[in-house]
Amino acid sequence: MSEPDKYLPEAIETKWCERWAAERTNEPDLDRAERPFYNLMMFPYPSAEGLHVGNLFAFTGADVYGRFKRMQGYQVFEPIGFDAFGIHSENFAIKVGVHPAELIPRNIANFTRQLTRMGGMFSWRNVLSTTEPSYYKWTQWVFLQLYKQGLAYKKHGAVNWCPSCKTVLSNEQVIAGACERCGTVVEQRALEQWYFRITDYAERLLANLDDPTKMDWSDTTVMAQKNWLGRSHGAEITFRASDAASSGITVYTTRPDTLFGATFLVLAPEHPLVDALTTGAHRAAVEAYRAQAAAQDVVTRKVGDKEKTGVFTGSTALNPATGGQVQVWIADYVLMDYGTGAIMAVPGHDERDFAFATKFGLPIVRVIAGPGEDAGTPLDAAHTGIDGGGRMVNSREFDGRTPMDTKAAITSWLTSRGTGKETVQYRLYDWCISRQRYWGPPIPIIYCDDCGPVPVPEADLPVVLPAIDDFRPDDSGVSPLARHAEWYFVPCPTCGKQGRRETDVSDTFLDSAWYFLRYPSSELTDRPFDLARTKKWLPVASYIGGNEHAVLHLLYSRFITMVLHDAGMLDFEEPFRKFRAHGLIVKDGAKMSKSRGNVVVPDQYIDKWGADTFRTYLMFLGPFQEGGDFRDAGISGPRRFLDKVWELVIQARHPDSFDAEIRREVLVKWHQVKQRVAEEIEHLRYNTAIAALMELVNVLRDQNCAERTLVTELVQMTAPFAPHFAEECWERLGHKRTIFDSTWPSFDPALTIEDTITVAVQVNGKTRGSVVVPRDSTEAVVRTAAEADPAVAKYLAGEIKKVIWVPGRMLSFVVVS
RNA sequence: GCUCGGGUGGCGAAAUGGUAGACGCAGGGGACUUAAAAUCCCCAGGGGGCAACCCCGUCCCGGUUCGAGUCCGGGCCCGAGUACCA
Repeated sequence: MSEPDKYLPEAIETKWCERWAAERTNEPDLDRAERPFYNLMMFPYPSAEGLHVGNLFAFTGADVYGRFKRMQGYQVFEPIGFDAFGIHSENFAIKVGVHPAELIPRNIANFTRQLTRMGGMFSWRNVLSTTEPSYYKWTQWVFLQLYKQGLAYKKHGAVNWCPSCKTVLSNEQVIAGACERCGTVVEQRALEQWYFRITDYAERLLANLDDPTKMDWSDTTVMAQKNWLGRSHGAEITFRASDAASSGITVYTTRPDTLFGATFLVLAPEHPLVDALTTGAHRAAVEAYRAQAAAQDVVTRKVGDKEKTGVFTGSTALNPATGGQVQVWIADYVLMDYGTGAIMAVPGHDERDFAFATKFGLPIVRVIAGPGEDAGTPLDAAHTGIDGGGRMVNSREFDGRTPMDTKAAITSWLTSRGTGKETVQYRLYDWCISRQRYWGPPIPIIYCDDCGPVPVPEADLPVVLPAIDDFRPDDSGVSPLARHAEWYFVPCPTCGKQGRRETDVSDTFLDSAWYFLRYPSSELTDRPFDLARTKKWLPVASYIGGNEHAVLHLLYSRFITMVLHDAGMLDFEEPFRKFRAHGLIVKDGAKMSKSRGNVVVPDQYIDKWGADTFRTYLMFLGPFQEGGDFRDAGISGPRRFLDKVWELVIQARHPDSFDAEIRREVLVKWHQVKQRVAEEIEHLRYNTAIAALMELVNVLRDQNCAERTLVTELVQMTAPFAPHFAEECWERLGHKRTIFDSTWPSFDPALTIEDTITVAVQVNGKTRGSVVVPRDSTEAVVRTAAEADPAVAKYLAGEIKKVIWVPGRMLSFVVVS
């Protein structure tokens, strides 16, 4: 028996998924759209487990926004794709013994099913996967553009190496210095790696973050990027070596003010001057220390809070301020890839230097004295911080000045003497993009004995990743691709002699650093992105994603966009006009992951409650930008809400006379809710938007008011959250075209104002009552009413010293008894 | 350690410096039912009082204000990011 008036989520959702697909409802005309709105969300990595609740939360939140924008009259392009290359897929494939080329399509099919089922407004015509040759052809092309501009280069870089698995490991695969798979202690190996010169762009990447005409981003994300770029302001200072034969040692410091307290120098073990500085008696110890530092894995070397180690080189240098001799040491706490790879150690005012000096018995000099201290007060710990109210001591003519002043003064003093200069440093380092792995786009370079490295001509792209069965990494230190002679040997594009292909593949982050450029042009095979379409749709109007990508993905995308902009291919240099980070959905206080065994799969909930209820529930849980712990406890609430809306739709009727039938109170509530819901959705405060809709529904039911216009607009406002449901209601209300091409309900500001207002009355700051008065009542009217209220009057016994009137809200008496 | 969030009923959460707890879940009481489910109505921060009402209450301590969950200073706890960056 069928019940046509019953809300049956499953049937409705299936019906509308099919209809949207058949009628291409979600595919905007990319060439002719007049009010384009590019609504982007971070494309997923298609794992074998499928979408989890956290993914669904993120996608739903972005989808709600896209649907809302569409109803505001924009042509919304909401594409989706799959970030399917990379070490995750490869490792999983190795583990289960199935080739990634077989595994990934299977996972993508499952993801596609889930994404369709959740009711995302995805333009499936433009779907892409980074593993398709038609996509990575252009990833390789992007590499070549950087290469052409001299922004891609090769140098030796340290990688983690597992001597047991005989393979390169990513930093995430090294747990406490050991291989995550076999537990063997990981070593450092120097391999030739490809790098992108992102450091050239550090300044622009930083400056644009503060330019509201280019970027409107979540504060948390901006902050994370700034920290990552790590701009610091200081000076390079050259210490002359005591031995006239050797040249000076240049250090970088952010604290030139403490120069008088610099009692020794420390060089990174890899520093090129170490050889020249090492004297005979110390050579053996220095060599041993350097060897030991070189053997450490990349992760442990950089992890802080370690016992300090180091050795003396035997040389000394001259402190340019004091003229005194200072010893030159090497230690692994100084990193070659930051600053100049050498520091002046100021143990009195730097914790690390203090620990080092204490351990090795080096002198500690105080140069800043805080309140109640003087030049002779002993230091039992480093006194860091430049603006703690301290004054300079033991610093000759600078004594008595503030460290802040002194920093500038010493810098210019050094500059005038030619022994130093003001500099700016960034913590950012160049992006290592090569991977000695299989599952990625081959880097399009051919090595020729005569011509050197030659880029693959763009006409020859893509360099197809060959389908090989033995894709496991081996102990050679090079990619498995090197074992395939038929692929490896290739004629040199320049001279035609036999050359060899680059066997490294590129980093997954390169795949995702430009995908948003590809979406609008994804069906075009002869260009990476069409100029006209790019001009129409980009930069991205709204990008929503997780803050775990606040740094790498978002920074790399900005960098690639800037490079293409500089090459004259894009007319914007920031790809994402607006970025909002959604919150993280955790389970039992921890991020969902298979290893923790706390992954919540959405399918069971959709089976039981329907996608619309589940979407609404996820958005109602709490603030979208905060996330939270997933529980399914309250899911019946949103379902009951949809049931109530459904009932109103079934009962919807035409009034004889609109104003006569609907009481003023309902009308005001209705307009208030329309105003509020639009505002809340615009700011991604979905939980309160839904709460407002629930209030409206409750009022309509209490007043037994199923007026047709009103119910229709209510349905429209639920549409972003419960799209299938809303379509069905919309159709039942007699509409033919999709609800998402209808216009978002507008409100009348005049009708959001109530006839009467409730004014709180306080006496000496404590609320003692309230009065209900006409909307525009003056202070005098309210005061008279308040004084007549016995609940208030009894507190007004003394002298009324003052009355504070907050129009329309509150009246406060200040009484002295 | 540093940077950024956050601490409000039994629970998820609301609250331009102006009646704290909207909305929802769970709970209690009632209606309908042979019964249950579903649905509907009512109650619901804690304490006191027959009641009208009163007192206390947003992590802790202090401050600004007629008035502080909200602003300022100090502290505690939780979460995220980052990590020897000189």
